[in-house]
Formats: sequence, structure tokens, C-alpha cells
Amino acid sequence: MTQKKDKNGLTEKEFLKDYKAGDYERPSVTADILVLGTSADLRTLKILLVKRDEHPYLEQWALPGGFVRKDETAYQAAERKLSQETGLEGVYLDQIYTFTNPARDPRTWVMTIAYLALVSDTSDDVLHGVTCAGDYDSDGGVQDAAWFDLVIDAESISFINAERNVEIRYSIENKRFKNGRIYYENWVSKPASKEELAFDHIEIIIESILKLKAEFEHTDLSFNMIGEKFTLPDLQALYELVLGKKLYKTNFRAMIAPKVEATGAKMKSVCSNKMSAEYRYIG
Amino acid sequence: MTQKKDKNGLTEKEFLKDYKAGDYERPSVTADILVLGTSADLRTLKILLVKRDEHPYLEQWALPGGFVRKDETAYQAAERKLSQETGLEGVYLDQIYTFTNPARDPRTWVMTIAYLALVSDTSDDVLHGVTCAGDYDSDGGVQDAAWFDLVIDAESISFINAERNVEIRYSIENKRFKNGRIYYENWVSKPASKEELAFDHIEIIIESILKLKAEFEHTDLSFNMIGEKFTLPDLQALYELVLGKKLYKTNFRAMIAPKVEATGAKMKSVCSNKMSAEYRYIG
DNA sequence: TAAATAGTGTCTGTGAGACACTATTGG
DNA sequence: CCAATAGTGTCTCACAGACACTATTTA
Repeated sequence: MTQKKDKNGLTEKEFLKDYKAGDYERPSVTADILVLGTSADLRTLKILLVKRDEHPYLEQWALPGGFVRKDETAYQAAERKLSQETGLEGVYLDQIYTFTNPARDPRTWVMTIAYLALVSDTSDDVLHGVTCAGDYDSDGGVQDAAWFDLVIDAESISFINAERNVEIRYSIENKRFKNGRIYYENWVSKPASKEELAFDHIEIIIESILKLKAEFEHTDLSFNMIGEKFTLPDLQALYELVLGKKLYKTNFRAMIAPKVEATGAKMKSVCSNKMSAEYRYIG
Repeated sequence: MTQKKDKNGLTEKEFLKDYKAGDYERPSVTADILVLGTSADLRTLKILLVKRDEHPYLEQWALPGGFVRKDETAYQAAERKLSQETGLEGVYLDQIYTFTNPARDPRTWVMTIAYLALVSDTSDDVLHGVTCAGDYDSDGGVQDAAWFDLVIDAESISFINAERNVEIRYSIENKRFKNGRIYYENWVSKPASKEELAFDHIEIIIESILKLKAEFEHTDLSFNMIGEKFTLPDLQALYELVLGKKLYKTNFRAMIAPKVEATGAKMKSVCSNKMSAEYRYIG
């Protein structure tokens, strides 16, 4: 710590002792988490949504999340909420983007730091903790939690839960924006169903999906969405599901070969119910 | 807006009317900006740093930045600071990462949303506004502002300003971390000079440089760092500078060809002082 | 045993990497 | 006029895309 004195003749130690936060208004900051997985048969993407039991957006579905506490990083807040609400630990978690539109929450000034979590288990018993996590550190009370099918095509994105008879749908359109001298493209969404997601959560979801798709081919993200032991047909089914296109078996296997090793055992592929060689990821 | 009533019998309108922000403590939030450009001869990367005249980190160099106001997005805050401090408008500006370590500012709880700005003009007269932008919305008073040479090699990152006789240096090392099942690599820095940058700004810089390098080859970012009209030798020099490696002329031109068009005129390449065909970017 | 899926061999096109050569420019 | 740089032609190699074939498994 410097011993230099400032214009008031104070050392840093003296300055900090008397420091009072200024009069600037401060925003609340939450961490919202997009928890993404697949159905057991690797045919559908699954996303975890919670149903709000408080205003605003009462009874609408939202991403899980909660306030960041003063003694933790936003990453730790996301980890904590994920653990509380799903019991999942050691999950892949990545910061996506920070949403700061001052009008994004009608109550007050709330920024949110969005995280993407990838999980390999989307069974319902993972949802135990969600509804009892309670208000005390959530950005709103929760009355229900469920996995939704996430269906994306060229013109729309849908969130479907058949048991609850919920289908939330947005039409999406690619638009060009300018940043400095260059242009970039981004998806813009419009509600296309009676029900809508709370807040700006549809934007968070779109940003996260884009990032996931962009990185999926060039990184090892996939191994967070499948069990420790898996077959190559299943792994390929996962890639085809996330990327939204068919892959050629030979090329896929050549690409994946250096990242995996055969265990010697055999197991059933869940995507086809056929026996196949068992592999594991080599970090 | 929903007419549903919550557990207290309130509609959303009634709820919002009486809403009081909770007792959660709230962080201050700043936008810090890494302004990056090149020397006029395209031989050196330049970064804009400001010298603090307040505790903490009194008289240390830092990234320019300031508090986000309640009536603007963090992006708008970054734009506003950039305009105030450099007079630059319409500059490329991209959110990089949000830093939330509660101990990153010794005064109080301050998160910062880091932005990367790319500019094509790093002359000194761009710096007029910096020192008089004042404290009122900066995250600390500023007594000086200057362009620093940014020199990066395999083991270190240095910030050099010859006129002021300042050389700030960090040794960097690539380490592996685990996230879920997969590993990722990241640079970890250690001070290697007497002077250091304020706060965690070295981390912001490292993250931004990594993102810039990763995207530079696959996007049109480069055109934000060079004038509207340019020669291909100059554009190649820019790529070689940012990527830190030599490129083959033929391959570079093949890659860049669909993005540019010849104006028909000729101009001098600044990197070699020779005549060369003049090109412009086609968005 | 037939249909479906697992698993392998190989041809092709594209694009980056590499090098050689000619044309122009500045000192 | 010569050294340096602008600008072009073309070979190689790695890898994704594409298709054909054999082996194994389930029903």
C-alpha cells in the first residue's frame, strides 16, 4: 500500500478508514442462470424454468437466479443458487453477458449477470430445492420449477412443458446492427404466444444459445452435457441436437477421436438402443 | 401488464406503487474501457491509460471509466465516458466481462463491466478531455492521460510511455483451470516492475486482448483500427501486429479479398513508405 | 433373417501454409 | 540502378464434406 498523501494530506490507510460510499444511486445486481441439458434420449434440449409467485411477472416463467451477496463473486452466487435449486455441484458455469437496461425490471434498478450452466442430468428429482429456496435471496418468489423442451428453428424459439400444458413461443428475426465501422447480426425476438417469459429473460436465453452454438464445435463443452461414459453415436446425437444439423459419422469420429478413449467395455446407445463401444473423455 | 393478484391481494400496479427496494446491500457499478489503437506506423499497439489523483491507487495508472448512471445502460456509460475523455464518437465498443470480486476495490463493493474500444487514431490531441472529465462521475479523479505502448510476448505484458519514463510490466503464465468436466486455460499475471496498474485492471486488459485475438481472424474487427482508406500492406501489418505473427502475403490477400474493394487510387503505405493500391472496406 | 445401426475406407473440395517469381517504387 | 517492397502464380497439406461399403445387433 502506498504511503503517498493525496490532495487532502491523507495516506491511503487514512483515506480508506474514513471512506464513505458516495451519493450515487446503486443498482441491485442478480445472477440469472440458464441451466441447459438434454432429454434422456438426446432428442430434445431441456431448459430449467421457474414460475414466479410474486409481482412483477406474477405467475410467469423465468430463469432461476438471485441477488449477488456482498461476500461473494457473481460466479459464486450462480454456483450457490444452482446448488440450492438443483443440488448440482461441480457444474460447468460460464458468464455470458451483463444486462443493464435500467427499465428491464419495473420495480427498481436491477442489473443481471447471465450465466450458462450445462448439465448431463435433467431428471425431475434434480429440481427438489427450487421451490423452497425461498425469497430471501432470490429475485422473486418461486412456486414451481420444471424442465421445458427448448425447440429452436429458423423463425422461432419455443418453451414447451406438456404436463403443465404450457407453450411459450417467440418469433425470431436476424437483424443487422452497426458497431463502429463494422456490422454485426443479432436475433431479435417477438412474443408469439399468450404466455411470455418474465423480464428480458428471452434475450438472455438467445445470447446464451448463440454463444453455446458458436463454441460447441471448437471446444469440449459437449462433455458437460453427457454422462462420464458414453457411446459415439450418443455423442454425435448430442452434437446434432445442439448444432441443429446432421453430421457425417466418419468426419464426426475423426474430429472427436483425439478427445476420447475407448474403455474397452460396451454399452447401449440411448439414442438407438443398440450396443456400441463405450468411451470416456480425456481432458 | 397482468391483472392477477398476488398472495397479498395486490395487482401488479398496486405492488409496484408501494415497492421499496429491499435491505440487500447494493454494489456500485462502473464501466471501464480498454481503448486500443496502434501507433501511426502500425508497429506498436497503443492503450489509453489515466493517472489517478485520488486514493486508492493514488498516482497509479488505470483504465478510464466511470459510474453507470441510473438512466443509462452500461454501454451508454462507456460511450459517454469515451466521448468525454477522447472526443471519439461512433467507436467500436464491446462488452467483454463483468468483474465482481468483492475485494477488487478496497473502498467499497464495486463491480465493473469491462468494455473494449477499438480506435484508428491514437494521436495525443485525442486526449484533451480526459483530465478535466472530473470526479463527479469517474471512479476516481484523474491527473494525467496518455497512450502507452502495449508490448506482449510469451512471458510478459508491458505498458511503456517513454516521455513520462514509465514502464509497467507483468509476467504472465498460462494455467489450467477446471470448469465442470472440462479444462480451460487462462493467463495469470504477476507484477514484474515497481509500478503497477490500479485495481484488477491488468486482468481486464488480459481478458480483452485474448478476446480481441480470438475474434480478430474471423471477424472484421480490424477495420475499426485503420482509416477508411488503406493499403493492403498496411492492413496486413495491422493483422501481424495484433496476432503477433507473420502472415504470408498471398494467403492474407486471398482471405481479405472479399471484404475490401480497390478505390482505383494509390496511396503510400505507412508501414513502408511505398506507393500501393488504395482499398476500402465493404460492409 | 431382415432392417437398422455400428463402424471403416476413401474420394473430393476448400482454404491455410509455404515458396517462387515478376513488377514497381524510393533513395 | 539497386535494394526493398508491391503484387501474382502455384504447390502442398490438413481437414471437413460426402458417399460407399462391411460388421454387428435387435426384433
